[in-house]
Amino acid sequence: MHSPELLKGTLQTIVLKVLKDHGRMYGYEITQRVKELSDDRILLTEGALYPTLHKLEAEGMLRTETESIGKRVRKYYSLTPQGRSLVKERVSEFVDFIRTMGNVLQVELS
Amino acid sequence: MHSPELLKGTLQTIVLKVLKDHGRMYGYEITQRVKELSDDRILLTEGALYPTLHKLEAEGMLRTETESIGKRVRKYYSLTPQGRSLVKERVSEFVDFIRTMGNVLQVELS
DNA sequence: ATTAATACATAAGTGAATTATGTATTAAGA
DNA sequence: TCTTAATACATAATTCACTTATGTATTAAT
Repeated sequence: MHSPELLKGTLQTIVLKVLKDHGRMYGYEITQRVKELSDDRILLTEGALYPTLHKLEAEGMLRTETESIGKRVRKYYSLTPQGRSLVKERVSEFVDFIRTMGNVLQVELS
Repeated sequence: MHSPELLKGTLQTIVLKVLKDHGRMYGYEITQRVKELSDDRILLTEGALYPTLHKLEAEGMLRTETESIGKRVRKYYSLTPQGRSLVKERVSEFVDFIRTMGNVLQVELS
């Protein structure tokens, strides 16, 4: 894990982009996918993830379908058209931020 | 300005690295340098900067010399040897974070 | 003269996160 | 078979790095 401070403000971006790349996913699946993609460096906590999903849904960025797997319930999330726009915005915002930080810190990224 | 959320957790890194690259600087000068390097995208607020400088000084990462310019007082900060180690750590931590985010978001940084 | 820029400092408030807690099902291991 | 770990959701309490607001004072610009 990195200093978790750096992660602040990136949660929505991560969730949205992973949903865009992978399609329909449920909450727990998102945490696992991010853990995998980040090589165990980013571990999303439930206390942050679920409220974020609820918020994005309330804002019309995500829609949900509930599915029953045996007796267990899963809530699948997917992007709405609005959500699709938001991903682009958030990702390019992040890339721009990184570019700026590269200038300020005088480091080569990648 | 970017979404200021992304900036969270980067303040110490920015201050330390700018001090490393430019040497001895005073607070206001740091804000101006960062503003310049970031092409007006990162505007450090005093309410964040000064407490951070005080904290880093208290931890032995920075030392200060006070200088009088006319009737005005400037507090110059510079890195201690400990501070010099911390810069390296913070910057490589940041670079590592960016690399991870690149993987998660599937974007090319640079 | 008045305003903007320079230069410091600190207290109050915010908000996105962590931590803690709760419920429940399913799989694994002793 | 019993217990623990993993799966799967949810929300309340707390934290803490930041923003906003406020304060003092000097110097430059209009």
